[in-house]
Amino acid sequence: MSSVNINDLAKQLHLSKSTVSKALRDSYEISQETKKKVLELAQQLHYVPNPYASSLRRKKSNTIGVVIPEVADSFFSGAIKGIESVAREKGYHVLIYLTYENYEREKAILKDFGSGRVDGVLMSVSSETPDAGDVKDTVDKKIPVVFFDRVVEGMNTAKIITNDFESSYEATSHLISRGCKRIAYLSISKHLTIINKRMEGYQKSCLDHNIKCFDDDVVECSNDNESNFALVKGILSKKKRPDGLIASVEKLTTPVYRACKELGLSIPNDVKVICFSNLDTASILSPTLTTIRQPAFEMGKTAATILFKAIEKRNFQLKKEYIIIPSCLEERESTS
Amino acid sequence: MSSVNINDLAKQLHLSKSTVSKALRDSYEISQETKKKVLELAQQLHYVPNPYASSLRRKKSNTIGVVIPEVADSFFSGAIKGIESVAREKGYHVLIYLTYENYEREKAILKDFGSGRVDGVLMSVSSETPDAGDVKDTVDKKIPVVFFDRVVEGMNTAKIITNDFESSYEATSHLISRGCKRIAYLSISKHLTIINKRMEGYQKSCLDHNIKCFDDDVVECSNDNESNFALVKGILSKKKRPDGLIASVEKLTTPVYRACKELGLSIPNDVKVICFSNLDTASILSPTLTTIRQPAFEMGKTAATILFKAIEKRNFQLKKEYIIIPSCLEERESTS
DNA sequence: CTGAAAGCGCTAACAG
DNA sequence: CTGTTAGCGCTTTCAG
Repeated sequence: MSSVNINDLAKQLHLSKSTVSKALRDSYEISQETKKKVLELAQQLHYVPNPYASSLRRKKSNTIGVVIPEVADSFFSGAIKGIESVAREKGYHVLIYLTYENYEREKAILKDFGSGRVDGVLMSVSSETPDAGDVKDTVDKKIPVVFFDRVVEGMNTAKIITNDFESSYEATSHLISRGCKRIAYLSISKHLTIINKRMEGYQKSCLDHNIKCFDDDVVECSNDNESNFALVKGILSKKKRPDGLIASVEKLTTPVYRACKELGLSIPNDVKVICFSNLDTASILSPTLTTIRQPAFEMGKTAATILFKAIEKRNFQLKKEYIIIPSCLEERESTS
Repeated sequence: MSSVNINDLAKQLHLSKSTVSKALRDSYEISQETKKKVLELAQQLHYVPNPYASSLRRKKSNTIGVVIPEVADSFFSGAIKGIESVAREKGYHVLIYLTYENYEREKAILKDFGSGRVDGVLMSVSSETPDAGDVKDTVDKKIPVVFFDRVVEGMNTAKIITNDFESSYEATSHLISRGCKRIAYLSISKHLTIINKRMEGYQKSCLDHNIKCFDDDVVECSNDNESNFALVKGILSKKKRPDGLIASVEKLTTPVYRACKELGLSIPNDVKVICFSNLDTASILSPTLTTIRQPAFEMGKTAATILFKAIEKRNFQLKKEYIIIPSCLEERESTS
């Protein structure tokens, strides 16, 4: 812990704690002279105020919590960058929590936030999180929570999302326009509204274009690469195998490509593939991958900006609102 | 902030604060009965102790700081996972700070850590960080710092690294064994010891195999994708262009592939490429990419484990030591 | 413009 | 086994 504190400064300067405190915070009550002396000594002694003492007194932590399922995903890492950029600007600190899609962990983290550890929360829920329940309880409490990307429906707060339905509709239509007759949708959870929205977009587009969706064309993948690989292989080995594939999350890309390779299926000749992904390497895959790219950085940044609005205004109530930042379809060889 | 505090509990139970406090921490001094009552009420009222009050009193934050240049890099995201896994186990919280290779930011963050905000620091330095100076000052202070991957030489603390020299030597030898006669090394900073170690491994291997390294075969890339792209194109457009390329960091992969594509150069026929990278998609690139894969998760985990050892032992002294976790060469088409 | 005093919520020493 | 007391380092009235 810091060795030099405000008392040390006060003593050395023959001033009172409170004067020093005010000087450090550049209060109008303090003379220029005094301020200067205080600042100089503080610098000289490498004084840094104890944030926890200050938090305790002011009931403000200057810290936000970020709760996400995963970091090794270019959407989330992009969002973190967006969040961090505004947190830094505001002088806030960022606590990060990974849930690994585990609802119990998520609950534990949220419970801890009841302690005043953070002034606000940015959250993208796990795939196991039900729409109601504990999360709702926490959010309805005194601490502002803003959701981004993976939101929970029916919560009275702001949610930053992308146009999941529309972009998925567009992706599906794109596949169809390229000649696909049977398209499979690789889901990852029934709970996640974004994944369901994407699924609905897919289904609607199929319907609109008179393409049949069979029940087993929607496949729920897991969190494990190997079993997803096996799963995808299964789908592509069926008699009436799909000629189009929509992967609802980035991490499904590798299993899909590997499965095709192993089965000797050519992308895009045998199967066309499109993926919800922000991978920088999409453009150098073999073949290059058509993606729906989400505005990760912007979503993180927007979510943080709104959160800080709520934090800074006293008595600010986060309205139930949706902010939609559109994704964009980037066409490449995998659907050509 | 939390509304119910330890006083509320004490009053409702007709006990003293200290009894309640001890009961909550499961002290041997307290009777089972009392503990049970306390725990029950705490649960019922959703009591969560204020961490900052506790920190203030105990001079312990139960928080560590992680300072890294970047999240959107599979090495760092992997390392974060390793770090987070042990922090969670220890009941610690993780503050994350991104420096974006900016030394000034790094200094500011380190200075803030003088406040007692964190009990320890895990750090991978920016590419601008000089070997001596402010970082050294902070580290020599009272708070334990463990470096991982991007370390600073000559600091009296633990450093978790991978075998940069050897793996780079191996990579270079691999290229040579595949017939490369002229190999370029794409660097990213003269300051970073890991990058220099890798360079030395490259140079030594060239020397040992009687391959000439010209001065302009070592190319310092920047932090910007587009200018790196231009730079790589430049190298590959030279009269005597290299037939082998070693990219010292992951983010150089895309520029390299794009440059080859644009110049109509075939990987691996015209140029063989090997990259220090943890990209999951290496195996599905076009062509698949030979990589040197660093043990990101393990390095993060090890660094955190050592840090906690220092934090938990009173009178810790982190010895100056290097822990080396080897990388591994994963051979794929780009060098075939 | 400066200072004295109270207290944020918790823990730890010390009594009982 | 339980309670009293005294702070941790800071900010904030309120008085001068």
